[in-house]
Amino acid sequence: MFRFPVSLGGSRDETRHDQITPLDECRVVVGEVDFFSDKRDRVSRENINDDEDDEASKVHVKMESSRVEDNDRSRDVNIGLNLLTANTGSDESTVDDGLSMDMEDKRAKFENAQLQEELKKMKIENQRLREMLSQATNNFNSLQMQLVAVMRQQEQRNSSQDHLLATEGNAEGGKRQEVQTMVPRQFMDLGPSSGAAEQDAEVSSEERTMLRSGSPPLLLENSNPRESGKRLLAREESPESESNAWGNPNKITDGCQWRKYGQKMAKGNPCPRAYYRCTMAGGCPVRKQVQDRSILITTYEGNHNHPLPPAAMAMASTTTAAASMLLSGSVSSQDNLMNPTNLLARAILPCSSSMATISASAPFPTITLDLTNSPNGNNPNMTTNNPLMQFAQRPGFNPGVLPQVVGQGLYYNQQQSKFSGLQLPAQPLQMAATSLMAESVSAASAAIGSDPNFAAALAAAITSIINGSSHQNNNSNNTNLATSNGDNI
DNA sequence: CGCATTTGACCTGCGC
DNA sequence: GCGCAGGTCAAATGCG
Repeated sequence: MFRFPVSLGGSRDETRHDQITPLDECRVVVGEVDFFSDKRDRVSRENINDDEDDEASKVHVKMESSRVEDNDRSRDVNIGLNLLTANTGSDESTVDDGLSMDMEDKRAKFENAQLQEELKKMKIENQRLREMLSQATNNFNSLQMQLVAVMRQQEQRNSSQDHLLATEGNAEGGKRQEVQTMVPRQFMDLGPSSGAAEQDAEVSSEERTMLRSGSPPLLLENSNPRESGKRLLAREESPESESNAWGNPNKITDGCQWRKYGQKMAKGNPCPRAYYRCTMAGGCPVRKQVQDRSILITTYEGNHNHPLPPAAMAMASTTTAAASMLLSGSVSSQDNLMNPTNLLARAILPCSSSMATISASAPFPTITLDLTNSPNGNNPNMTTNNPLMQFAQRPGFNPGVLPQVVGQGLYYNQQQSKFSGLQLPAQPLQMAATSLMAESVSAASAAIGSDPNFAAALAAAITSIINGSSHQNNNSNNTNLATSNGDNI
């Protein structure tokens, strides 16, 4: 039996045993542990004791045993029965294969631990991101709810003073009630614009216009302008409501009442530019220009000499908030959306509040540049009522930044050298900057309106941004350039 | 009939 | 100074 393995094969051990020399014995005893020999020795002791080769094995085992005894007898026993486990973790191991496996095992365990650690970190990070997302969503919802509440409050407060609403009579009382329940509706009504000036007559009553300008519902109603329009239609029982706010820029699309006083064909622009004057109060100097085609461009200029209706306030608030978000890239969940100052302070554009209105509400991306607030802030009502106004008057804001930003887009269009060539000082006087902005906005309006492709591209870009951040609109107090894509929807 | 829109004329600013 | 373009005015028109 002993020879059996030898004849089979010739393993190095057997060969060595066959040719063992005194030198080899020493080497084996000191430098190696021949467990196979040990095992074989036990077998031979149990079965065959007269084999010559067993002597060598016996010697070998004995010497090894004596060596081990010097260190650890119990370990000696374990080594004989369990190769791997006996040597694992032992610095005294002298078996090459065992050592490499041990190292391999150690490395594997280490890597495993590392991976688990990494996984744990990723889980933590993932949870943190989820919390941030949840917080941002909550903030957004909270903002919207508060906006609705504020609008309702102000509408109730102003309803008795609002001569426009007062003219509606008792018969409209029910509808007025409905208005309050539909507060955030305006942005949903932003249907495709198609000939701003030509579709004026669709809103026949002030009540209806107020209804339309009602407010920004965005999340509260269907995002499909047509569907929402039909829904509104059903409530109002009027076929005219098929048209939307954007189709009636002269009316109350932004919460104010406007009267068209002129229309002009702009050079290089296939679509006419309409001029509107605020008629909510006698002598109100605020005017706006509307250029409509694939993109509706609205430019406001001047200061209202009367309190703004809730819808206008709401629009201003939402547009400004959205603008700040857009311009600042992203907003941390820590940010308080109800604090425009905080928000805007984080914005890339220090002046975002002063001019911004990138309204990407639902399917209609809108850029609004509001020039209605003078640099001096000579409208106490606006200033005190609208936090946006307050921010607009903060020192250090740079009204020239937005036109520069927009100007880059227009430069791409290569149709407005005037705009692309615009250069503004780093800290211009607000008056000068506002003037420049107005010019820039005009140029931008012409450029955007004159190029359907660019308009579509701009709309798509804005929509993309908005969709990605789930944010809505903005406004500002200084300049309101609104562009809304009406072709794509 | 009253109000809002339309539209042509006029005014103003800017560039050449 | 002239021409052009943008902006405004106001009479005409349409609609409820």
